[in-house]
Amino acid sequence: MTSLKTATGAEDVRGSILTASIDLMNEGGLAALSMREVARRAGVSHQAPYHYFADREAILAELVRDGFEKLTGYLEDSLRHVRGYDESIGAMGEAYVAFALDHSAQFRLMFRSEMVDSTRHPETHAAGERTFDLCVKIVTGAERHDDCKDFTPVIAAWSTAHGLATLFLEGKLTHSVGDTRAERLKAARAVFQHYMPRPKR
Amino acid sequence: MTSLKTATGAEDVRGSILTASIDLMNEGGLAALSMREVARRAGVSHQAPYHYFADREAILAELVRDGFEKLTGYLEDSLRHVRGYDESIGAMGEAYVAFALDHSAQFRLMFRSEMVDSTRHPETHAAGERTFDLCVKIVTGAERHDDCKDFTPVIAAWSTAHGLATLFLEGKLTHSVGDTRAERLKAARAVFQHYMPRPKR
DNA sequence: CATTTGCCTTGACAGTGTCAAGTAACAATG
DNA sequence: CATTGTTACTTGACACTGTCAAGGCAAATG
Repeated sequence: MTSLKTATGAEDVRGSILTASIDLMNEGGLAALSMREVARRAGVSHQAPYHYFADREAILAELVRDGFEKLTGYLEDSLRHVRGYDESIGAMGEAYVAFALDHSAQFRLMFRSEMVDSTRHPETHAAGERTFDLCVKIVTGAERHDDCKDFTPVIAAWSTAHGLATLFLEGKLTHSVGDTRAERLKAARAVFQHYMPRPKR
Repeated sequence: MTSLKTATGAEDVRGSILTASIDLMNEGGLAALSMREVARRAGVSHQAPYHYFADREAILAELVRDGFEKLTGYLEDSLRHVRGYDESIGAMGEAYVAFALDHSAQFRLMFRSEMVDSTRHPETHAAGERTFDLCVKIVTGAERHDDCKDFTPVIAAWSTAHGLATLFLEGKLTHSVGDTRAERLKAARAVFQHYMPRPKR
């Protein structure tokens, strides 16, 4: 179920490296995520991670992949008790923001292409594609993004959700909203209710 | 006119430190922006910057301030040859994205609160406030953000523009848009034309 | 003339990511 | 059984980073 395999035996060290990475990220943000501190946490030497990962970026790519899978989970869950287009879009926007608030460091990492170039990490890239496909499906009804003709409504919805999430995390909306999770999700819902992207017919 | 004072004489070193910082940022992104490389570029010792700035963050804060002033300039210019609410919103969105594309590293820096905590740098914070006030004015007509009752339309417009800019920069819209400046600005305009935030009356 | 101040330099320290080499355990092969 | 190779690490070193500490040196000030 969990997306980061923490198998026993041979994969033990690899698993503890990844869990240590996530813990560090959650505790002290991206700045706290150093290879050597990860190794210390995992109880191995500072070079052990390089046996499983080519470099720092490879570890980060794994965290990004995990992040996209979590995000997809958030989006899918939000659609479970929802009917109709308007409710779906609203739920999706709220779920996107909720994920960003709940996993802020990981969310930031997912959208820092200078740190992780997804095209160089196929599985990470694929996880991102799956999330994107889900968004396309919710907004336009197309099953895959290849079947979608006009991306404008998808871009509009995604941009709004992403901008909202980012501005919350970076503390740029403190005038207008307040900083509790509940207030922020309420504001997100309000935005999506008023400015619902809708595919042109 | 330029917002980074590069005065002569005593302020010479301070000025060259800042211009070196901007150059490095534009050439190699935020990763290339190290204190020591900046000092090397400015032709001074690695500790000289500390005479003018408390720490690395203080230099970055200055770059953020400069960025917000540039952004305000972009927004103001875009309003110059525009009439009516719809055109203003569209122009603002396009200008916001244009700024992000033209000064990508600086734009990223402006929205990395972990790197620069604006509240600890009054002038930087004030510059950000001025940009925000301009957005509020365009969207709601209120002169300052204190006079604004419902921020929802402002948040919606800003989030959309910011999300769009961010997703472009991080290469997440390559399926849908293409990577030239012209294509991206066209897409931005399309989004804003279709999903125009409009204050509720 | 003596002292302070402004402006900058050199030196050092702990931390980083990563290349290079070494080591101990174990499997495969002659 | 002896040898070889592979796996899973460890230890050591290097260049680089931001920043603290101390010093130098010219101009201004008393």
